[in-house]
Parts: sequence; C-alpha cells; structure tokens
Amino acid sequence: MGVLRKTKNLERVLAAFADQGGALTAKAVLDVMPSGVNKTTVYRLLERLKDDGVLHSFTSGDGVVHYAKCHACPNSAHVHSHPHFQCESCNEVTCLEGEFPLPEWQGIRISEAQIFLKGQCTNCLSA
Amino acid sequence: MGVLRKTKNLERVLAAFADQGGALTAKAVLDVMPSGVNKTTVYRLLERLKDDGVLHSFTSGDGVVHYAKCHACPNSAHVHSHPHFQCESCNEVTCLEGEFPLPEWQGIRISEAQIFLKGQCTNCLSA
DNA sequence: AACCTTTATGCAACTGGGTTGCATTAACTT
DNA sequence: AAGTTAATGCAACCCAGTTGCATAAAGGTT
Repeated sequence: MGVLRKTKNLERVLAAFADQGGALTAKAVLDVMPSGVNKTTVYRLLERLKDDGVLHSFTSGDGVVHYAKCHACPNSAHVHSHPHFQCESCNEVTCLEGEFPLPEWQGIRISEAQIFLKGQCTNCLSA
Repeated sequence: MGVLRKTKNLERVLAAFADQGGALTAKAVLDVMPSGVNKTTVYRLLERLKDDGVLHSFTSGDGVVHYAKCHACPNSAHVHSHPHFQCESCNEVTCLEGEFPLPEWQGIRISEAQIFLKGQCTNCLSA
C-alpha cells in the first residue's frame, strides 16, 4: 500500500487538510471538492492516506469519523492515543498535541485510549 | 417523559441489562428479544430508559452506540464522564466506576470528556 | 366487564454514512 | 505512442438508526 499516483483529487484532498489545521469528516472533504467528484473517491483517498500515515482517523463523541494530519508520527507504529477536542461554539475539531497519560485501573490492563474532549477553544473563549 | 407502562418488552429489556453488568448495543438487545419484536421498539425503549436515567449511552471507539445501566446517577445531572472499557479478547464492554480526572490543557476550557479504553479485562488476564 | 383514552408496537419506507463490483478513464513506464 | 496499472464514477448495496402512520395493548373509569 502506498500513495501511488499524484492525481488532481489527491492534491485537492491534501490541500483541504493543509488549509486548516483541524480535523475533517469525509463529508466535509467531499464538500470542498469540485462538484462531480464521487464520494467513493473521497473515501478511498482518505483510506489510502491513512494507510500511508499521512492522515489518521478517530471517532468523535457522536460516532462520526474524523480525519486529521499526522504530525509527529513515524510512518510505522501509529499509536494516536492523543486526545481530540471539539469546540462546542465553533464545532471545530482539532488534535491536541502530546500523548495522553494512560490511566491506571484496578485489575485490568489498558493498551489503548480514545479520548474525545469537548469545551471552548482559545478563539471562542476570547471572543 | 417517563416510563409509563410496564410492558412485556420493557421488562425484557431491563432483564437483559440485569443479567449481566456490561454494556449492550441496540442490536445485542434486539437479539435477546423474542423473535417478532421490531427493532424500532427496541430503539424506542432504549431511548426512553435513557430519558428516565435508567440507562446511559456512549459511543465505543468504532462508532457503535452502547447502552449501560446507570449506577450512581441521580436522575438529574447526568455527567457520565466515567471511562468505558472494552476487552480486546472477549469484546465485553463495561463501565469503569469512578469519574475520570479531566485533564488540563493550555488555552482551552474542557467541559466534557468521553473516554474509551481498550485492553484486557480481569477474566481474560487470568485465563 | 365494557369502555375510553393514551401509550406502545409493528410495519414500511426512508436517511446517512460508508462499502463493493465493475466498467471506464487517467497516470506513469518503456 | 503504446501498454500497464491505478484511480475514478456509477449504481447498487449494507448497516444503524429514524419517521409517519395505523393498529394493538395498558391502564383508568364507570
């Protein structure tokens, strides 16, 4: 698996993620594509970029899948236990940098954590 | 909104949650209902029990909605920021008791956290 | 018990996110 | 320029969940 061909659509998807630092849903990506681009294409591009370690995906609290650029990710060993955050005012979804300290719990062994936080982002707090 | 009538189906749903302490998906509940019971009925019962504070719901890492009994919940003010846990061996999903310490983060205000943990449960660790 | 009102249920159709198979088009190789 | 292989569009499909409506069942009243 790998990014094989630099197509117009691939560049457009990458541009969508470059334009703003946040996370996007497949629908949001489709919306910024030129009309005529099929949703299947978008899903396949997102999947491919995920396989390549360019994007990672996570599920927000309400079950919607979001995609975001991988910053400090070695192409292998994707852990992504870092938290994701949604502002309740502007609805923007972002990745919070830094790994989350895995909590300790009695009697179980935790290997993975998916943390989704909600609140007010910096912009909306100062507005 | 409130539980209004004690129907057979309502009792069966409650029995399903009483039988085992874990969390169940709507599909799992439907599967333990007698055949002939409609999925719409199950969804409506789950929704109603949620409104009444008998159950709460949360989304697992892969976007599937789970329902579980509320233990130490005053009927109002449902916070449910406690973590949920799925065993990667037996796939059982449970609520971990106790509130999760909300992390601090630079520049944002966090009001809600959805924590979904994966790992090995007590049973599977000792097996 | 018979009646009435209101809620609960079944059904069918629909929505939304996502996937699959297949034929066609566009990238890259030589 | 041709040939190979990947990318795309399309239509159909899957799955979880929802909605409107007609019917059945609870529970209260007499």
